[in-house]
Amino acid sequence: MINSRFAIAVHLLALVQAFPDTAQSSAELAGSIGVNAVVVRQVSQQLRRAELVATHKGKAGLRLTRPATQITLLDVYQAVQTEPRLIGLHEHPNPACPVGANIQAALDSVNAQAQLAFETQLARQTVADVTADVLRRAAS
Amino acid sequence: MINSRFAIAVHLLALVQAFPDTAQSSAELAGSIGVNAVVVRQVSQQLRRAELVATHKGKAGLRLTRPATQITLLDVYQAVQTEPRLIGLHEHPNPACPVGANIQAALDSVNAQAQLAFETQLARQTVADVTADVLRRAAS
DNA sequence: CAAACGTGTATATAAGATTATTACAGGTTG
DNA sequence: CAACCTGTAATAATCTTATATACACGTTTG
Repeated sequence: MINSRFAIAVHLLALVQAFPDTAQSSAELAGSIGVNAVVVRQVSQQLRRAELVATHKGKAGLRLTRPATQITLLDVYQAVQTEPRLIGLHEHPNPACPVGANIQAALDSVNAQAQLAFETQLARQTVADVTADVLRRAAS
Repeated sequence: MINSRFAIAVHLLALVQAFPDTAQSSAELAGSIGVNAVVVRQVSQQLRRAELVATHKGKAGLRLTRPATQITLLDVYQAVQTEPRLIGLHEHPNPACPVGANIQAALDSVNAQAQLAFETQLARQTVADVTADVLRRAAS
């Protein structure tokens, strides 16, 4: 399972988009997300390094660097994901066995295809889509 | 990242298919896979419960219950996967916030779509494809 | 300028998941 | 029956993830 930082990042971006005129501090964001404020600041930094948001030291609030309709969930995923592969390998296959010597290369190919399908689907959805979905649910 | 049991299961099945006439004990399989024999027996059990292989208590060796061309990697994935979702959620969003109250439902939808794409791609490949790929690499 | 508040970041710690290892009851085989 | 095997529990070692504490330093406002 992919760790919760992706979910936290999406939640964070939805808050920023939903309340664009309110500078929300990490403590306030943490209150809605339900995690420690330090975690919010760490995720904010990952988003900033990916140039999805701008932050300013000492000042509360994040700003999207481009419209939410142009930030895909793949952008967010790649911003927070440290682990490059989706399917984990076992580490010590026996190189003296013809299967053991080549299974990792074969699994790499399997992973590349499955991961591409996964990421392509994420690229089809934007932060704006998620925010709209959340607000639609909130209204009904 | 998905844990290594899927990779171990695929390795195991490739060994069974590649050497169909040799009854391989869990210790021998463990030698090629590079993990403890108990892990091999645990994965074997998961594959048996999913009815992908037949085993017999006290007797070495696994047998595929159907041709490897009819065992997809999705079958294998679902046999060993205990965690049903691919994208993890954060656990305590604030229900008093309109975003916090609805983010999980929105992320569930995101997960369902991405996971479907991932699983559909796994369903397109079979154990036989992987074994053939491994043996092709071993020959060249 | 000083007090209050904020970010960015390191470090420590706790909690949880994963893997390895040991152990053993009981089936199988020659 | 002796040697080997599976199925399974239990424990321990290891890795990952999340939380908490702390603080240097930027910002704002009276």
